[in-house]
Amino acid sequence: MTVTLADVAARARVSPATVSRVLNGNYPVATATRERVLRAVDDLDYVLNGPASSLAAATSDLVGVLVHDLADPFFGIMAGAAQSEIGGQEGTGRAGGEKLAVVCSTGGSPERELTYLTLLQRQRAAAVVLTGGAVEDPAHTAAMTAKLGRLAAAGTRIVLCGRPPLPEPDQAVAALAFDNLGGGRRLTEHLVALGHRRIGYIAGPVGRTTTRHRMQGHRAALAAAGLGGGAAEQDRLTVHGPYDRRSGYDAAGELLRREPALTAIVAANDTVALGACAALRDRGLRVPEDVSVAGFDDLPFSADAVPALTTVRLPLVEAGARAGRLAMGREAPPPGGIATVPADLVVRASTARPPGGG
Amino acid sequence: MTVTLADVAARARVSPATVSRVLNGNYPVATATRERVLRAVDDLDYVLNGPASSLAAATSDLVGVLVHDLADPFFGIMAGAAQSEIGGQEGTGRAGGEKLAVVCSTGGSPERELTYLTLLQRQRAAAVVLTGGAVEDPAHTAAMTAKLGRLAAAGTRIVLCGRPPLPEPDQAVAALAFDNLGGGRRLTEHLVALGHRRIGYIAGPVGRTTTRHRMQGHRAALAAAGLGGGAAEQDRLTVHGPYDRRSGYDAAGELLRREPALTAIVAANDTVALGACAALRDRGLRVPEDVSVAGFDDLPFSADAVPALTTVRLPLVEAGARAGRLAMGREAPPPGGIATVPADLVVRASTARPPGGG
DNA sequence: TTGAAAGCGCTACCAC
DNA sequence: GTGGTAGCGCTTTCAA
Repeated sequence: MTVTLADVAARARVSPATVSRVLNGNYPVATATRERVLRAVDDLDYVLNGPASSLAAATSDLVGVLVHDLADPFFGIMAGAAQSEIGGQEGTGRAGGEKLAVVCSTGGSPERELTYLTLLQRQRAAAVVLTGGAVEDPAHTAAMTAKLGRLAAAGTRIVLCGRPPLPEPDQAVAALAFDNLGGGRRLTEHLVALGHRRIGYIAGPVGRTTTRHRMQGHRAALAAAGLGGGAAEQDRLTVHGPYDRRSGYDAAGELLRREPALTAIVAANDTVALGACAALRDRGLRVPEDVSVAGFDDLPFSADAVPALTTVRLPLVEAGARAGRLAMGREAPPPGGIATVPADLVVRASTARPPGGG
Repeated sequence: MTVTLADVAARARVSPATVSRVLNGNYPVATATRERVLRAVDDLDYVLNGPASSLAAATSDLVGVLVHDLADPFFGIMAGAAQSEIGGQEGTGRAGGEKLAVVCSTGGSPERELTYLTLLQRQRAAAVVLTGGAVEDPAHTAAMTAKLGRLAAAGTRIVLCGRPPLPEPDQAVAALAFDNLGGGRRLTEHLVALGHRRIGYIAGPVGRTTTRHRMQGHRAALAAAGLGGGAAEQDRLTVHGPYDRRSGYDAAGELLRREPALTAIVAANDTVALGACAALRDRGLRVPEDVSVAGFDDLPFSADAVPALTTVRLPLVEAGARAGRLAMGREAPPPGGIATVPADLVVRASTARPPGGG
């Protein structure tokens, strides 16, 4: 039925071993022989059997890319960049060393994260890229560390992208950590410098590194300006929620209820910021004249949606691409296996001063 | 080194065959035996070898999902919905029948589309979902038809999502086609009904079904209103470009240059519409008071970015999920293998009348 | 209900 | 440079 490597060998009048060598291009093969084999491949329309190949070679050409949410452009952009490094190799075009990137959406669920890792382990994946913040639960962290250790031991390359290094840094794991803390700090410093004193904070979901680091940066900036105000006050001006528009909308309403004299809102990311802006508009408040809004991530549509939005730019494409290259072993790991990706402030309007003057 | 099924069998004091049966749950196994096997699996931390399994069974648990651009939320949303149907099965948790969705970003390149299909064919994928418009090149269409035919013959399920059926409809291929023509027609009918007479059109990339169908709808509406104006005039008010923001920005500028008295612009999709709006703003024109803008796809951020945007809603989540179920064989194919997904008009502001009154 | 054993198609080692 | 061939780890008849 299906054409096998043996069929190709027969037609080319060579041994299966030679066909394999031609296809993999690992060993020297006489030019004439190679051409005969390639012609036979074309004639028979032969397609390599991946599973058989992976079984024999004890490794597959699959590379897993885990994201929290495919529908979120934050992840789409990173995953797309990683994938084009992984799969964009234009090999021989036939059966060359193309890798297949497997993008898996965990929905932010720890269980599914582990499930996908098991699935990838089962497939003997060549590498795994984990994007986005990590869940900060001791049990889950332990499970992840163990699982990643086993993957690494089996020869799978591990790359963390936009996620801090493992608690026990592993030589086999490369980490590209985003400077979420620094970005959060600079964002709030900027608002404080403009004269804002009552700033609400819409945080991401609890128990995530990203959420915690951005919030730490925010609070550090407040503290440095003498605006800390104690734990109770900080919590009063903080609302947690998922990284979506609706969460931002609801949270902004809640913040205004708790503190009607708010002059600025910092959101966990741009999508949340958009929702917050909508909530403000619906209450007849203008952005940024009445209330300034700041976001995070600088997604492509942010500037259109909120021209005055102040935000933080994370180099998603660059980071994703670098993660892809690390996964392919095509770039040297950073010193110590850890690199920090900068998070730069993007100021879109100088008008974002508090209503009373600043 | 690595734990194999034989190791599990030895520890559970059964044959490898029995372990296999327990893991796959296809054959009856005595409860006591099953439990012994499962305990051994846990004790040894056994993970099934996917390639070996796929080789022996002649099918893998991979499902390919092809998209044009992962960074585009249009595809992210569809792919995410498909993936959660495909991989969200919560099997035994151990080695159950979980499928692994492989999201592949082709960048809109016909070659990469074929390359990915070959890669998936090589992996003996259980199913393939093709999303987004098809490239309308006879050679490519023929190549695709042949390739899909071979995949189908090898037992791979094929699902088209947001793409018209193949020229020679194949029983083995299920198609969920978007009503791009109808959506485009209704959009322009709406503008015409408001009194617009000089309407610019920013089309998608040439040679794509989506581009052509949306444009056909637009032109049909113009013709029905007696505003057709001849081929030359239609071409004068049409500019093609990729589905991104920059393209919309540039195209809007070009359209205004060609026809300064434009009162409305219809864009190929919302992202393009956003760019067009930015271009209008930069020229001191207000949307929609001076120029109305219409988009397509109704992405989540569209309303925030352009509150007055008139657009067309495609049920991306529903379509993606349905495609996922079709790929899993968990939903009966539509009659004739073809279903049309509706495209509904979304009107966000009734103020979008032409400046002169209408 | 369980075991024995024959492959699945390919790779890589060892000869020549 | 090329051929022979022994597995890789699993599934699946066929018997028991």
